[in-house]
Amino acid sequence: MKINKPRRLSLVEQVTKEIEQLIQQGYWKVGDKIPSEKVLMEQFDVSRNTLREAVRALTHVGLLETKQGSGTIVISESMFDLVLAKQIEQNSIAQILEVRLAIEREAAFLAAERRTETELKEMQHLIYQCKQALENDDLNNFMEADIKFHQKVVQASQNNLFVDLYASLNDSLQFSIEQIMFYAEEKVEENNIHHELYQAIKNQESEQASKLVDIYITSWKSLLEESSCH
Amino acid sequence: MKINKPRRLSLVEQVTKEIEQLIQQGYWKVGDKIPSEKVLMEQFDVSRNTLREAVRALTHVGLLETKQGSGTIVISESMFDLVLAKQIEQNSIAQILEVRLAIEREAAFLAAERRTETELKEMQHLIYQCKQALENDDLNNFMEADIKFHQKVVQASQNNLFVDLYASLNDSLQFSIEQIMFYAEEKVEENNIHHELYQAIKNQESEQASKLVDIYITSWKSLLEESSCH
DNA sequence: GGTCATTTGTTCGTATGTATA
DNA sequence: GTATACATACGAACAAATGAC
Repeated sequence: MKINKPRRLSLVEQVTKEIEQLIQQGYWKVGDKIPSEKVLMEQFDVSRNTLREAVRALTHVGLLETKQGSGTIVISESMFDLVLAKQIEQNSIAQILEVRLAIEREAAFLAAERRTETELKEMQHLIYQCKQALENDDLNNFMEADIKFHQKVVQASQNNLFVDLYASLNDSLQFSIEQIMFYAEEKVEENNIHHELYQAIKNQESEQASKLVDIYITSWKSLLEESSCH
Repeated sequence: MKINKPRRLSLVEQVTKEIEQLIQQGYWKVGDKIPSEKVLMEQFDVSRNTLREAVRALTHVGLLETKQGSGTIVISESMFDLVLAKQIEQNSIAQILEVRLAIEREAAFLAAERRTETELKEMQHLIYQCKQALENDDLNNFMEADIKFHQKVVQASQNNLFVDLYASLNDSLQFSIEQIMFYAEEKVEENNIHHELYQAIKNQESEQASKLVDIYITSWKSLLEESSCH
């Protein structure tokens, strides 16, 4: 889909884009209060109405939130997450897991071909964190490291689209994974898959990496089905 | 008990939401021209500036397009396509193909398990259309039927998220596929994959369906690499 | 509790440019 | 060319919410 854009950007569009970039570049971070309309008017050298329309556009898509008498704060740094999350909400957990499997399996395959030494070291460290959290029976820390490990695998595919899609899916899945974890007793087996997957990626065994992810997510899926029977 | 402030929706937000709903409910369809600002001002009982801010918010996200001296037309009914397309634009064709492979392969696997009789018949018809288009050397019709066939396969997975993601990816890929097609001489081979894939899905051979999609897209990918060398 | 400056919300008016009929 | 309708931008005014003193 190619969007027509022969005309030059309007003032509002320019300001909107600039603010969007300032947010994405981290100049204004999530939770921050951005300057008042008065200050921004001078900074961008536009009228109040022009500035307000730009801010309004960004509040509508969910990047900003305005509070009368108080100010305007940043509530998200990318529209992609928001829209995808909204779309994902309409689907069942089982369907999301199917998409997650599709993405993570292919990403693991590519990661085995393209991973860097740095990424391998980071994976190893995350596996260690998982192990330690398990020994301390600290489920929260385990889940955090677990998710980070899988994100690292996807990142090692060197494909930004995989990374973005996977991140958005994961956000939506996280709460549901907690539920599933409740029924999961065989945590050690999970940890073994971590190490096996790491070995496959390290040794550049693409097919093996794919297969391991398949096993990993299929086990989640069956856990989900069991838990829904109760 | 502290009750959250019932932050009432601003006038602009109300109007924005109403227009958005009218579009999504199909009251105003894609391509339609919506009433003039004057009419809408009366209909929603708001000032011109308020209405304009609402329209502006929707043009910014890409649902509406305003044309000077003419009016405002609806150009899309969901933000999802637009945002995803924007995200995809930032990635290379090779990366998009990798995501497409991930989605279509898994979808084919599931389609083999879940396809309905109706979907099988529709696939058969689309294969016939592809064949006919090839005999008439009609590339445009071939591509149209080809895309529809693969969409039908994804649809047969009975997973809406796959369908949505695949549709958005396809829109972005379509123009690039045309380029690749230019270098593709072995069209007959393509058609054979159609029929083989259909047979696998019909006979519920999931693994075989996956494998065929893999072969299919890998061949696209190598064509792409060849063409980029010229 | 009340006052007051600040900040955003809402509306109107004006001016100029541009595309369409 | 003219008239109409929309696009774009600026300025001003008052309302309403907030926070600090």
